[in-house]
Amino acid sequence: MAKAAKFDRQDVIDKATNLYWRKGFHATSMRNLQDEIDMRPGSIYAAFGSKDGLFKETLRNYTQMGLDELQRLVNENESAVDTLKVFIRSQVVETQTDAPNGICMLSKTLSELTEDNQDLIDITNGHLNEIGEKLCSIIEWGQTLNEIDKDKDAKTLAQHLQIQIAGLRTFAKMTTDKSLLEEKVEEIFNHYPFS
Amino acid sequence: MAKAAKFDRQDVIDKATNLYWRKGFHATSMRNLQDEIDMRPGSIYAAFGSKDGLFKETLRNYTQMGLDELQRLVNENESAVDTLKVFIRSQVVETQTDAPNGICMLSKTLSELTEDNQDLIDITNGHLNEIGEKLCSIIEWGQTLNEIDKDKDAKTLAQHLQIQIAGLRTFAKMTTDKSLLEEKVEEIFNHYPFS
DNA sequence: CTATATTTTGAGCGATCGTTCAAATATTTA
DNA sequence: TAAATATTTGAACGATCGCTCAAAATATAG
Repeated sequence: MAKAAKFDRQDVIDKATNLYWRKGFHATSMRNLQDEIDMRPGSIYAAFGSKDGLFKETLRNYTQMGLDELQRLVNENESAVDTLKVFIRSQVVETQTDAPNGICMLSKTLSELTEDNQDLIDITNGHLNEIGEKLCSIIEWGQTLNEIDKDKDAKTLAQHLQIQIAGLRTFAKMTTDKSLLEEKVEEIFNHYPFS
Repeated sequence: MAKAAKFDRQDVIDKATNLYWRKGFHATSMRNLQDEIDMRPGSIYAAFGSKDGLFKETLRNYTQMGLDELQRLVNENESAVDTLKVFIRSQVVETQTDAPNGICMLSKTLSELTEDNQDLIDITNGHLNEIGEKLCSIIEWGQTLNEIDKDKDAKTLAQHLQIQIAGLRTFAKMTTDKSLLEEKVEEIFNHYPFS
């Protein structure tokens, strides 16, 4: 036995997630990260291997936060549509001001990176698909509750939601009007393909 | 009188636009630009002032291309809805593979930048609003043609379109299925708020 | 306390960043 | 052709990039 690492790994990953989410992969330097997580380069590289390696951990962390929030909302709500509505409101309206970045970290990453980092793109797409599958399962739950038309394809509806979320989070960069965003979230479920 | 500049300014801006659009502001280095546009640093700085200055010119160029394409489609079509549909299809489906980047350069810029470049953010938002106003005018044209419900607010409909475009272009990074994208573009106009 | 095992530190590597500017080159006018 | 007025060139600046590694610090086992 010998010395155990002093730093709190989850705390470090959380802080790195917030910085990467806010500034993006390229604009975040290792020195920025050193300051943010209060570790010296040697420790960071011993723990995470590289800038890419740490980024991959933050992508996973970010995705897990979303999946966990979805599961929490499923547990707390008796309505699938309410669950989805609350989730989308938090993703679109609350993150506009209360998160490191209004844009989804995964969308932002897909938008930023090129084939020079194909591995990161592939990982990011995998994570977006995971979230899509979770949304899909909630939609299927709504179908069993008769809140959502059983004739509709759940996967297609989940795609629709992810498109609306991405569109609205981009739109949230163009306006400061939160009530307008609220309205547009509400409208998703008041019209086709949900009503 | 004296020596006139040899380079074709519009050609240089076009090439710079493509590179910035593909790689983003931060990941595009001045040396990348030097190679792409075949100019030496001194000439670039004499002509454009700085990396930011050249980027601003490319943002304007990109926006003007969009506005010009919209006007061209207006001239060529007798239907406002067809005009919008063709435009959105080109923005969502064709750019997925045939453009430097599937994501709108303006959305990508808003997604990438932080308050460290607030001036670029403001300019980008201004340009997105210009495009929104152009879409709005086409929607109003469609209302006079009785293609679009006159009771609907044209500006709100234009916002809806920009949200759908942003959402679909993000979704286009998650799938390679062009016919799926085509479907989803078509659906925009087959349902609320357009039908 | 000593020996062992592991982590932490931070100076510094070579590469690249955005940018500058004196010198070289090219074009026009007289 | 000579003088005047531009543009073009590219070496090089200081700063920062991602990253390495020998040395110092620290915790545990015996």
